[in-house]
Amino acid sequence: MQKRYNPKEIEPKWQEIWDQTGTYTADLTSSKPKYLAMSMFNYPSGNGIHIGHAMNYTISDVKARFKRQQGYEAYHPVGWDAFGLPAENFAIKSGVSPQESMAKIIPGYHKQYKAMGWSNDWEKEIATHLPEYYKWTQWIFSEMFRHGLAYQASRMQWWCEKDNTVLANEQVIDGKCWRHDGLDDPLVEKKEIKQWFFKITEYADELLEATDALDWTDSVKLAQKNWIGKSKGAEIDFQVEGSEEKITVFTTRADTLFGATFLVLAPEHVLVDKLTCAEHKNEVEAYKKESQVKSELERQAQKDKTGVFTGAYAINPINKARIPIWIADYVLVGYGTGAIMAVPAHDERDHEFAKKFNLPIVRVVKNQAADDECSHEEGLMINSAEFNNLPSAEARENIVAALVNIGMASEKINYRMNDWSVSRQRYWGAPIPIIHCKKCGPVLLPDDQLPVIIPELDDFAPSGDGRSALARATDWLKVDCPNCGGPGERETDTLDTYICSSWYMFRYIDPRNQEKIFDSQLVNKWTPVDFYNGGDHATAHLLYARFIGHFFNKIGLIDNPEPFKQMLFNGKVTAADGSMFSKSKGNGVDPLEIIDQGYGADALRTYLMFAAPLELWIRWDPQGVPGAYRFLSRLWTLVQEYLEAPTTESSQDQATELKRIINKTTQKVTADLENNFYNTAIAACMKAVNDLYKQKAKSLAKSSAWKEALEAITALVAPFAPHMAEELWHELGHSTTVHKDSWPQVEKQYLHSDKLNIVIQINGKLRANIKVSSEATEEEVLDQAKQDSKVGSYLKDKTIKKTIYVPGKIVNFVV
RNA sequence: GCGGAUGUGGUGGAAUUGGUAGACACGCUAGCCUUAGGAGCUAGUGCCGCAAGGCGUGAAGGUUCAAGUCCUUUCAUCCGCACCA
Repeated sequence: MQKRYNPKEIEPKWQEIWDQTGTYTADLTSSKPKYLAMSMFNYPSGNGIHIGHAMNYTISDVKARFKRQQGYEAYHPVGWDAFGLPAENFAIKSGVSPQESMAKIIPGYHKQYKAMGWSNDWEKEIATHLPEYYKWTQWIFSEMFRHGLAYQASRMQWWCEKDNTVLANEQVIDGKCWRHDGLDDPLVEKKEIKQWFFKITEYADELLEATDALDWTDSVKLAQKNWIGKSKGAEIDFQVEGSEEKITVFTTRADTLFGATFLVLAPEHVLVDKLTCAEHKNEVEAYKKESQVKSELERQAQKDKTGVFTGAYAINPINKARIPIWIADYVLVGYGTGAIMAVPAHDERDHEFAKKFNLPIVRVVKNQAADDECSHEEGLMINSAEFNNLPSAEARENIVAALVNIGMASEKINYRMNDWSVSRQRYWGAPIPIIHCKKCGPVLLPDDQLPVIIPELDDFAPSGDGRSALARATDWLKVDCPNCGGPGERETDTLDTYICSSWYMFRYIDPRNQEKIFDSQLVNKWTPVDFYNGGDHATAHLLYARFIGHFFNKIGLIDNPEPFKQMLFNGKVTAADGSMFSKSKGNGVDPLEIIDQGYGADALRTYLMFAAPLELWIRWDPQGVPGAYRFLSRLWTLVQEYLEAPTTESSQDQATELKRIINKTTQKVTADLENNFYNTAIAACMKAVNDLYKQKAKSLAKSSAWKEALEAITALVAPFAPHMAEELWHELGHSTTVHKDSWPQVEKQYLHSDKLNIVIQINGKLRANIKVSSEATEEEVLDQAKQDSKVGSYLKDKTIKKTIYVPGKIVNFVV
C-alpha cells in the first residue's frame, strides 16, 4: 500500500530531527568553502510572520540549501531587530516592559520559522535588545566618537507629535511620520533639538565610488547613488553692495553666470537679517515666519513661487552687474550654501520666479530652445563677453578659473546626503554611552563600563521635555564624570535602531564573543555576505551598513569594506486585486494557516518561488499553492511506485533517456539557482517530472537507472521542498541527509542527443521540421531539407537565391 | 518635472549572441479510472479558418534571409526621487 504525500506528517518529523542533529549548524571553522546567505532580519511584533516574510526568508533559505548541497559550509543565520517604537508604544499602552514582551514574542517566531522549514542556525541566534549585543552597538558609538565621527549639534529636526520624537529625513514620507501616515495623522513639524550625528558625509565619496562594482539589483544601486546625490560645481562669492558681507552661492552651471540677474537666499539663511533694509523689514519678517510654520508638504504642494525682496543688492563678480537679493522658500537652507544665483533664462524655477516678480531674464546659452523659452540645455555662450562662442563646459571651467584667480570662487562638490542623525528620545534603544559633566562637557564612558544597561521602569512614555523616559530613572541617571570625578548625568538619548541593523551581519559570525565585537579573522573568512536579500530599505539601511563596513575597514577590524557581495531586492506579495495585505483590511494570508490546511510548508515555499521572478511583485493566487502541491505529490507518487516496482534492470535505451532527462535538468537548475532564476529552476524540475512520467508509461523498474534518476530529481527539488526531499531521500535508501553534499554532477555526454531537430524556413517562414544526425555535414542537412516533401512543394518552379544554415538549428531558403 | 524600468494567450509567466514565440503552471475542454477525493491519469487549449493556410509579443515605421529581441517615433502602466541650484 502506497503512502500518500502527507506534509502534516513528514514536515514536523524532519524539523524535529534536523533540530536534534544540528543539520543546519554551521561550522565556522570548517575547511569547506563557506557560503553566507541571509535575508534582512525581522522585527518581532505580536502578529507573527506574514506572507512577505515567508517570501524573503525562503529566498535566502533556498540559496543556502543549494550551496550546502553543493558541498559548501553554508550558514543561514537568524536574529531579531528587537529595538524600536512598536514595542515601546505597546509598553506605554500596556505597562508591560518591552524586555518582557520580547521574551514572550520571540519564542513564537522560533516555532514559525521552523514550521517554514528554514535552515537557520539557531545556535548562533542574536537579538539586538540583549545587553550582550547592544554592548557592542554602544561600542561602535564610542569608536565613532574616538575617531571624531560622532558629534553633537543643534538642528532643526523633524518632530512627530504623536510619538514625541525626532524623525530622520527618511522617516518622513509625504510630509508625515512614516508610522503615522494615515489621512487623519498630522503633518510633521520642525523643532530645534540637540542631536548626535555620525559623519557619514565624510564617507560619501568612497561609498559612491564603490557602488558601481557591487553585484546588487540595479535599482538599489541607483537609489544609493541618488541618495548620496553628488554634484560637482563651484561656490561663487557675490559682494553685497555697500557692505563687507559676501554671499556665497553653489552652482553647477557657472557658465551661466552672466545670466544671473538676481540672488535668492533661503528664508533661514544667516545673512537675511543683516541684509534686509529697514523699509523691507516687516515684509521679510512676515515671510520668514510664514515659511517656518509651513510644512514640507505644503511647500511641495504649492505650485506658485513665493518670495520677498530684501532691498539689498549684490555685485555679480564676473560683470559687476548690480543685482537684487531676494528670499524665497524654494531655496533650501540645508543644501549647498542655502543661497543661489538665479539664472531665469536657463533654470525653470528661477524662470518661474522671475516671471512672477518681473525680474530681468538674460539669455547666455544658445541652444535648441526658442528665444523666449527657458532651457537648461547646454550650447554656445552668448552675451558673455570674452567667453562668447565657447561651449558651456569650457566656459564653465574658464569662468570658474577666472574667479578663482581673484579669490571669488572655488570648485566645490556637494552631496544631497546629510550626516546621520543617530540619537532618539526614546526608551527602547541602546543608551548612548556618554556622561554629561558641567565641567568637562560630554565625556565618553570608558569601554570597561559597557554595556550601559537600560534601566527597568514602570512608565515608558517620553518624559515630555523632549527627553526619553530614561530621564525619569534618577538613580541610573546620576553618575560621576569619568574625567574629573565630579557629578554628571547620563545621556538620555538612545541610538537609532538603524545602527543595530547596520552591523549585525558581522556579529552573526561571532555572536557570543564577550571580549571583542567579533574576531576579525573569523569575520574576514566569512564576510562579505555572499547573498543578501530583502524587499525594503533600498537606501537607508543598506547605505548605513556600508558606511559601518567602510568604517570598520578603516579602523582595521575587517579587510573588505563592503559587507554585502550580492544583494537581491526582491518583490513582495500583494492581495489578488493588487492591493497591499493589511491587518486592517483583514485580507492577510497567514503562512501557517496554509501549512496547517494540509498543503504544507514545502508547497507554500515552492509556490512562492515559482510564481514569478524574484524581483517581481506577485499577486496572491489561491490556486497557486494547490498547484505546487500537485507537482510535489506527483514526484512523491513516482517514488512510491518505484519502490513497489519489480527489481530488474532497465533497457539501455531507457537508461540513456533517463540520464538525458536528469542531466539536462541538473544543468538548468544549477545555473538558474546560481543566477537567482528560481521560477525557471522549478519549471525545469516540473518538466523533468513530466518527462519521467512518460518514461514510467514505457516501463518502471527498481533499476539502478531509475534509482539514480529519482535520487537526482529529489536532490534538485530539495532546496524548495526540503521535508519531502528528505523523506524520499531516505526512502531511496540513504541514511544521511539530502541537505548536504547531495547535488548531482552534470555528465556532459548526456546533454545532447544524437538526433538534432532542424527547422526549415522558406523566406523566413517556418515550413518544415527535419531530424538529422548530430554528425551530419551542412551539405547532408541541406540535401535532406530539400528532399522533404513539404519543402519540395515550396521550392517547385523556384530558384534558390540564397541559403542560410545555422548549424544544428535552422535552414532558410530564400527564393 | 527628473530618473529607472515594464508592456507577450483567459491568468502568472518562458524564450543564450537576432534563429521553431507562448516553456512551466493556473484556468478551461474532453476522455479514462476509482478506494467518489481538496482526487488521480491521458489528451487538447494564442487568434481566425472545416482545411490548406493566414494573422499574431502595447501602436506605427525601419534594418535583416530572419525581429519579442536591434534602431526611430509614439502610447500606456508601474516604481524611485522630488524646488538639491
